[in-house]
Amino acid sequence: MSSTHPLKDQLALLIGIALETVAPDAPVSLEIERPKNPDHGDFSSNAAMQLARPLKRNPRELAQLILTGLPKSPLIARAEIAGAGFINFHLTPAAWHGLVPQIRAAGAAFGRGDAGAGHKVLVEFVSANPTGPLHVGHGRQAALGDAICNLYAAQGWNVYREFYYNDAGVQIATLANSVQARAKGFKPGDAGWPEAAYNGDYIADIAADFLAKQTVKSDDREFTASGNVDDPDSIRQFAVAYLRHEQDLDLKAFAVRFDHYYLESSLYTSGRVEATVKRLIEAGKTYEQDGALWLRTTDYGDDKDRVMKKSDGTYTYFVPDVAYHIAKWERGYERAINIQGTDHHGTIARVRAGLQAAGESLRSSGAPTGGDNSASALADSGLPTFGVPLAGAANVGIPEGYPDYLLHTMVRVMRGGEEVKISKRAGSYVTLRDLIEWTSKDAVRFFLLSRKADTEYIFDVDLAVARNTDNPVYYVQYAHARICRVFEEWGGQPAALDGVDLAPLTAPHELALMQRLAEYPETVATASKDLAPHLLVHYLGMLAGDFHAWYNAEKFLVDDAATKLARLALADATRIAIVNGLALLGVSAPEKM
RNA sequence: CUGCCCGUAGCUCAACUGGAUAGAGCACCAGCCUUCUAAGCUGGGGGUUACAGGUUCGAUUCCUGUCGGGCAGGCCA
Repeated sequence: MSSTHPLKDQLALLIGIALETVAPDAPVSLEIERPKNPDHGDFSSNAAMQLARPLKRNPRELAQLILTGLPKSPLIARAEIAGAGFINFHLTPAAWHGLVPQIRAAGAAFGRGDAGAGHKVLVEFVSANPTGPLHVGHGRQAALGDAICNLYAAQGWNVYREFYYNDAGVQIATLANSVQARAKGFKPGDAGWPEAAYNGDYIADIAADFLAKQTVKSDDREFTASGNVDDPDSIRQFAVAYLRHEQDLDLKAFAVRFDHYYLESSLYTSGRVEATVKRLIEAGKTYEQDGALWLRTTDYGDDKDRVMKKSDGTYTYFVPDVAYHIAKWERGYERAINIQGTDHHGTIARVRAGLQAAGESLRSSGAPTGGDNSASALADSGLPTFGVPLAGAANVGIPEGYPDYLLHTMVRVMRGGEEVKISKRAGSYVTLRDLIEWTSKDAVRFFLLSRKADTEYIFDVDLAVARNTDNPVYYVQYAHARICRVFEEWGGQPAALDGVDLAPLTAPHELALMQRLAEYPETVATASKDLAPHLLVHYLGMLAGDFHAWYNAEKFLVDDAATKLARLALADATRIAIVNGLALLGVSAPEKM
């Protein structure tokens, strides 16, 4: 039973008591559903249908037995059997009213859970190499990554945000060459302009600042240019620091921050790459062919073996990737979530195969595998079956599914009825900063999170700036602003609503709103478990819709004091859910619009 | 050719992970301001869940196949 729905949980308890007498030994997974058809009550249970087969009895008869054994409760107005053997529960208004003080007392904590129990999770996202401005795809990743971090933190996980990049590879060499050519006065298209080069205007900006011997400071580095166009090392380091700083500005405009920037080059300097290769060889999972060293990834489900070490002695990209993920595990992150574009899906099998193969070396050499005991302790806590990392020791026990990947598809941008493909600054793509400047941080975040990660998304710039109901982010924020306006007009303090009698809340819109509010914690829990922030976006849209409908049907500040106070209390609970939900998405909740 | 992902209203997406009559928003049509923000609300039409089988009390959901779309498949990252 993983529900976090306050009323479902209470019903499940009652049904559990009834089942004790009906079928003490038959294991039933108690799923309480919310029927689509209101005639079927507020909640329904299919427990009788589940029991019918093992007990070899008629489900409707079993349902009757469960009903008979059901303890009396003030929550239940009536319970009845329907269909093939559903038990439908109609709740009392008081059952719903009970939620409002709960929500108001929880405040910012409403919707938080403790499923993570303080365990460590590392979320890696954006991870753009510093070769140019961040594009809209990085924006989708930043929005997804940050929202998932927030969701996990809200479920009690100890969350670490990491940005992984390479400051020394082929792409960086191309960057340095491009800046050097610019600094020497060449332009794209000139004779003497490098064949492989970045052509965006930002290259000229970097070159100008390099010649001016500027100092640039990013979140993870600082460098002063030598100004010497024949000093490739200085050019490279300056360009990297400059673009990292540019990315910092983009991310700040997007309100995304990282705990750490991890350099691919550090995996070489620390010896982790060499150690990983050694481990894979010891595991007996490698072989030499055509002068190269191969890894038998096919032993772990890959469709062909992969080259680790090229005949020129250098490593292919996935070797440092494996080393990096061993390091994540050894740093104590029993869960790792990587957010990347779908074009990277080929790396998943390789990295996981590498991690499993590396584990073999310790297993086969008889190294201690002390993870077992602690792993079962973890299993008892109800978490997925992760082993426990041993600080600085074996990686034996890295689960097969480590790390988790969330892959997202491309974003296309529409403006004025046409697709926008080119940004002047970047040269070849639309940048995240373009999008934020054309619209707003809130709109970009909300829009990019509004679809499942693996469906292609078309970002409509005109819609994102629209100030009407067509624009989903305004629709939600507007609901919040309306509530704030009502409280301003009322003039009292929310605290004055503590303990008010909620019995006047009987209108259909009020009931519907309370039912929706009850679903909030469950929505947050599912969105985090499934790495699916779009579920929360949709929920907030429906919550706002329920509120707007109520607002239009009933006036809050009526003469009857009891009705007024009860409605204000419900409006306050709604406000809390909207604020909390938007905060998880990284979207603000303005009090005036 | 092979692997992974996807296919739901004209469009963009849901469907509580196997539940009852598949739901919203756009768009279209018809209504609602002497009122706390009409930046809003109410009602209406619109579906063989790509197709064909299978599993069972029950399938948009799970399995197999076909068709269509995306991505990947290099000693590239």
